[in-house]
Amino acid sequence: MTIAEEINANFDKFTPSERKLANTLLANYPMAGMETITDLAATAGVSTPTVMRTAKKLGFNGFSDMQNTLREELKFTLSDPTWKREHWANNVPADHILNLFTEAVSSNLRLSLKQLNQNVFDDIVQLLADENKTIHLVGGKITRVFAEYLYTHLQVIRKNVYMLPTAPALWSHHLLNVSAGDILITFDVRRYDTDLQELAKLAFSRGVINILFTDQWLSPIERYSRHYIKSQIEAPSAWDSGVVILFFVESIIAAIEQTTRHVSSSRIKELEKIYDFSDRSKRK
Amino acid sequence: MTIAEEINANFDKFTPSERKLANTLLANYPMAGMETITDLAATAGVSTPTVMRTAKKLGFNGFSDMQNTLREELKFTLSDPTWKREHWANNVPADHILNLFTEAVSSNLRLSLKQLNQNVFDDIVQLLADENKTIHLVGGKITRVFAEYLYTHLQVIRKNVYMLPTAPALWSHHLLNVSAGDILITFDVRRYDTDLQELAKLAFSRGVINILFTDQWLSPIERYSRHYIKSQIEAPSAWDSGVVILFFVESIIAAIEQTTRHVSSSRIKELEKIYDFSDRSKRK
DNA sequence: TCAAACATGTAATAATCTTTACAAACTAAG
DNA sequence: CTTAGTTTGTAAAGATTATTACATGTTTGA
Repeated sequence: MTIAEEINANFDKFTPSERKLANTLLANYPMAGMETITDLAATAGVSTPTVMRTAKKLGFNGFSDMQNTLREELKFTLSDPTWKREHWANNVPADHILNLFTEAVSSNLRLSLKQLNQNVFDDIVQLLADENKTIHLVGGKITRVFAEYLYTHLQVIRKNVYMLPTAPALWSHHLLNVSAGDILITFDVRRYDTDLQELAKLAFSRGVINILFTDQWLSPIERYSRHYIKSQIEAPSAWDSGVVILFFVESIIAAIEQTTRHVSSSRIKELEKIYDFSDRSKRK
Repeated sequence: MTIAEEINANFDKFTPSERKLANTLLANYPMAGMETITDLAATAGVSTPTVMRTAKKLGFNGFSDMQNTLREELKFTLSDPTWKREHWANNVPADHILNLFTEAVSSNLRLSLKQLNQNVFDDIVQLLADENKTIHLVGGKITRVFAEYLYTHLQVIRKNVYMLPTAPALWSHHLLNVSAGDILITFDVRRYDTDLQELAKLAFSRGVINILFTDQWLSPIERYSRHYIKSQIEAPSAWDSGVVILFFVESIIAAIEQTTRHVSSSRIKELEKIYDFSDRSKRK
């Protein structure tokens, strides 16, 4: 029950001065209550003790107590993520690329989330968290960096993670190291790569579990995949946006880390020693 | 001009403690500033005088003065109610990592956009669109992929773009190819890389224009940079989120493409021929 | 390596605010 | 018209908060 509701419920128990105060508070709720007791009293045209008594009548220990509650209330209201959604970038014209891009990305993310099946996500996380399964990663010309990003993080969390070389010509060689039950994570978005497709097909025929990151039009590799994650990638640009793809990659990393915390935390410490990762991290 | 904007405009003039405070304030804006100076200081993990000094640096007579202004601002903002609810992922529990991550990323994006100065963005775009300026790119262990992503796209749009090798040991060699007036784009987030810092410093002393992509705590490279773009990177994870960084990278790519369309479109066609980029893209 | 400049916290002081005690003013009942 | 009960404000005490002075620690550049 908010303070405003509380005031209304008790309004008839108030004395004339208290009603003056209550009206002032409600008229400019809740900001009127953010001022000092003196200012609020002055605004309402009553004395400070009247404010004090009203606060106590409402069940608070005093004005400070009421103000704190009021502040928490306001904080909660403002924390609504959709609150100032409308005002994106500051002082930037609505047709500036920054605003257009923000709109696009925001809508891409929303749509992609709506289309994602939670079980698929959780399944993928479980598969990747299993250290008995060897993981191989590969990506297309543009999407390769997402594979690398996932690779870099997975390597910290667990063992048996391998990145395929950049040049497609070398992939067949690498396939010799891949055995049934392994996982192949592929990134493929429109302008789908035929080399990638052949690789996935071959891997599939050898009993490899394919996991695919693709776009809303689905790479043909989908046919050979156990699971795929579909991201909206349209942007007001000559190129597509990989923001949502990265979002899912990071979410998966976080989820894996969550399920394997006991294992990975010691591993991280070890790695930090090796890489001299943390020595200058104290400054934060 | 709001206090949030004022803070952003002066962010690089702040000392480390002041930045801690500024980030706290911006992260929970403006409610963090509604508490007492003591509480705010405690939340930010700094001392009360630091809050005092920051308020004065922003041009106020003291904390009270700033708080009053903040309250007026909030009063004004609250008079414009644009709040409605929105749901994220479908049928997914609120505490599922997907929802947590979405919340974080969404808030990161919002905050980062608020803190970005449009002129800085436009300046960077103009610099990178100038084909007479040679561009070099480099990144840290994790952020290297963003440099590569930008590299891949810039290469399509324009000439004279180079990626520095992965190993820091080779950077000094590469510096021989760098001359005054060139642009060095660096990606550096917390656990700031000392090798990167030395590189940027050296480049700066040779007259290179440094452009920095960093996080809310600002890499020390900021001192040597003509411009920097600050992204919020906090995530409910053992690792940071690069989503906002990628967002800015893509926005810049789109903006450059927009300003150089006449030049780049022919270049793209040429490249597509070379790379056999488009032949299978018809299926869309 | 050292000195100067800078950054930052501790602690005392000043200012302000909240709370309480009390008295004046008002109201209602006999 | 008086008196008990109620309402309300004044003013002082008490508590909290903001501000400042100063000392210590840290960085920077010669």
